[in-house]
Amino acid sequence: MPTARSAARIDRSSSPRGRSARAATGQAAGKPLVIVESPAKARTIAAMLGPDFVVESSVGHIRDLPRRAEEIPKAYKAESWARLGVDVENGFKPLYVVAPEKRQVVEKLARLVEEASEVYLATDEDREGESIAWHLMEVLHPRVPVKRMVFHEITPQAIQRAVQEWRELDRRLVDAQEARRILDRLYGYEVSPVLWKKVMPRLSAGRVQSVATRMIVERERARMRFQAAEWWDLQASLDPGEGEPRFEAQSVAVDGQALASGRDFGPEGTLAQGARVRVLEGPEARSLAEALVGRPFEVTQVQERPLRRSPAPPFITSTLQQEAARKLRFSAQRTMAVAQRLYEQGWITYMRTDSTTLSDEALAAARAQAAELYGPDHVPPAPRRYEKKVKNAQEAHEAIRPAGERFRTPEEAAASLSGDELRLYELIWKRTVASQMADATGTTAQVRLVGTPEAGRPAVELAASGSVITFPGFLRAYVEGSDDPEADLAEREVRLPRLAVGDVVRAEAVEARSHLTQPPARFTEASLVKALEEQGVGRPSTYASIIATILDRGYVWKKGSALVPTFTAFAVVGLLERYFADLVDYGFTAAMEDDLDGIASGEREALPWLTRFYFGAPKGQAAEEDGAGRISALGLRRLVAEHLAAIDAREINSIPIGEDPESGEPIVVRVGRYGPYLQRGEERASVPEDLPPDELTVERARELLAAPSGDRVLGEDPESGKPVLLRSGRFGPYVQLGGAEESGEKPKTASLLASMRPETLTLEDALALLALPRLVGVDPASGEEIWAHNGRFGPYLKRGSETRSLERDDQLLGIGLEEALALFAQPKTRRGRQPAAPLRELGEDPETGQPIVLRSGRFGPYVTDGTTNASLRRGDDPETVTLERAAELLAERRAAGPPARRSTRATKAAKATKATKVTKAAKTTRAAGSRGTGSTRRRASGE
DNA sequence: CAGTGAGCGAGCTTCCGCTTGACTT
Repeated sequence: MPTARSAARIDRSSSPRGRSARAATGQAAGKPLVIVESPAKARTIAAMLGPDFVVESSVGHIRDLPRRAEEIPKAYKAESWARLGVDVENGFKPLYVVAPEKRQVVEKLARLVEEASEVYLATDEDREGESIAWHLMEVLHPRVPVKRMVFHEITPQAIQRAVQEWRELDRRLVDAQEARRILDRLYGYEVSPVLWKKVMPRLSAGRVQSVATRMIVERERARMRFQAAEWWDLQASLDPGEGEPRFEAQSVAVDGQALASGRDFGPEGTLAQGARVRVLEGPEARSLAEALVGRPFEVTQVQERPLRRSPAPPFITSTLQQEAARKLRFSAQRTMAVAQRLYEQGWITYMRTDSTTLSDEALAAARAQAAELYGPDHVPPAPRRYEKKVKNAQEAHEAIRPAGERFRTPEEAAASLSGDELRLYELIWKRTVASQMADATGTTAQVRLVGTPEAGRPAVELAASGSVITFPGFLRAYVEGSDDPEADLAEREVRLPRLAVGDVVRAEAVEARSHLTQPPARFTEASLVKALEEQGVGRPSTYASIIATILDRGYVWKKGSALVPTFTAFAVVGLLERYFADLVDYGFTAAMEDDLDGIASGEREALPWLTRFYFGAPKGQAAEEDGAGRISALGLRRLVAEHLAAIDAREINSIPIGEDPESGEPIVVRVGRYGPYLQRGEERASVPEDLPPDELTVERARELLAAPSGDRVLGEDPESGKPVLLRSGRFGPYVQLGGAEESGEKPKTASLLASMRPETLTLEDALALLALPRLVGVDPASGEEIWAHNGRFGPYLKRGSETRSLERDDQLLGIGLEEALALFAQPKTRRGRQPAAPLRELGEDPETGQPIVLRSGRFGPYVTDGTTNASLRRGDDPETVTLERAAELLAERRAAGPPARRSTRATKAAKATKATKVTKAAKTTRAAGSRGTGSTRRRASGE
């Protein structure tokens, strides 16, 4: 912290080549070192700067907050805030670490800095880039002059200019980045644990992913609310005569009253209130269609308008992903991977950008190419410049375009590129060239016609529209794709015959067409990226990974290209909306960006901003002043603590589906450990994994409850003739003798053994299971029976009130009396029975002299010296772990102290979890409906 | 989500944004 400002000071007196600095430090003559972010960029710039410069890359950020417990330095492990990586009690000071995979990069840079005459920090000119530059300074602390160098386009002129026009590091921009980073960490690492405790372990929440998930869930909810409605219209094929071609027209009004069409139905699928339209129904439509065939229609109106369309701006990351999805059917990830290869091979400019700006070089190249290929008349007199339209754009780069001062055409590219790369390059090339071409012009025509069936019946008004492009302009190079196929059709050129008011045409054929209103479409990767960008959520470098994250967490799955939310997502979004509404507000990021701009411009400071977010607004200060009302009133920390006590997990994990129309009982989906299941009173049924939530209607739920889909009939019990079913339950798969509907007696059930798989289970296996418990024999000493049971913890023997666990599944069916007696003869402890042989003996601990062995335990492999045990960590391989490593782990474990005295906080949390589980279990067995109160839970967890 | 009896090495999961690695034959 203290060195930040002074280290960032830049020696203005030194010449660009740093001669004076060398003299001052007495260093050998070296070359200036330029550090950029990307290796590919380093290569390009190195070529432009020539041999007098050394150019190297940082490969992105070099330091960050520790990601996992493993990355927290030992010295900080005991700190109360270590888990967050931010000392929230002391000015939100971040703990930065160099990630293991970045060590090599940092070492290399450090070597180069030592040899350099001066250092140019040439990372991107945005918050993140400025921050990377600052971290480089902090980590490398060069003893030679340091200059901040910036450029927004990679052309020889721009680079040369940037070398001359360097500036100082902007600490405020760095502060803004750091504030952003800390807020995201606090949000993610405070809220995710709430989900672990209330919904499922390993889930996550974050400023970006939670909003993305919420959008997808809200869309699904809208689909669930949607009521499909039917409407009809007429399509007439009209013959103008005199050899002119026929044309098509659609009904728009009957008897002077406008007819409803798709767009008159709102998002709920119902007609907007007060809509003055009439819904044409089937019988009337059919009767009209029939009666209109062969009838004359008179042209009542002809409207011609000039048509002008302009090209779309050049690609930025989000639009590239959208168009590659529409036109090439690429996923966001595939698009970015292909673009990365094109960029690295020098075909295109940088692919992670939010700027539509083209460099002068690019403007000239695009215009020259357009003129050459399509003629000078297809290029406007002045270059087109596109205004920034992206919310929170940082605009550190150019738009995505073909690289170089002369674009290589797709034909030229085909010599070296193929497949995905060629296709994406062609897309980028077309879009770039088209963006500098002239508008397309033409005319559109709207024609109205009126005709009547036989006398006494109402008049029917038809409409036809056509459009003619007279000058294609940019359309010759590129047409933007659309998510809406109907809109796409409408874009097509349609020619109408020359018509004038008063002309009469004849209806050759009239068809009555039925339409169903469609629910709002699910998000695709491309439309989600578009929606996120519109809200300013996420950055070009993260769009693809946001989708990967929500897929990975099990919030969303892909059905074709559609993103379908899971019921887990419903539970999580429901929790967040209800208890952390401000955090999942769609405007949260935009408000945050405004604040960060304030920090970057010096209007506000990061510390009070973070304090307010985390600890709440100072007393007396109106909390509603900023967007995050409730958060700022209480502060995130207290909010989380409060909610941990108050949130009823059972309620959060219940998603209401509706009421059973027969019994009036509510039907809910509950998110359980084994996935979602339906519940109606005491009845339960699994929800198929591939069932989209909007298809789980009350009717469908009733069907599933009537015949739980997970069930499989294995066969018939030869003795009783009853069916043997394979089912899935709370404790995993089990078999059942007899159907559930058999009145009165409870059907006999038995869990599968650990070694059995439901997919391959046979009737024989099932019958053997149902025959359990098995009488092994009678103890000759006491006369007591010995039974083999299959229990919660696996197979075991029971003699009176005594039990012994069995080692293997097959003993359950095969163990004899003698062997059983031998087991009972041994004491009950695991050690007494048959201590599993150690996996490996590692040798003697150099510190204590105790032998260390590697064992396999419940939680995986661990090492022990007989008194202290330590689990292997991530990255430790049981096959190859050394004595030294084992001794180190044990020493760490001993240093942490005995379990009772260690981290009171963690222990308390563990106890609380246990207590909660007990209450939960008790609650479940109690009559349904008597929900635990907050005070009960508090007592339980306060224990 | 069915219902069936232990005692015992805990420690970790998670955020958003920058950027590409890759120990061998």
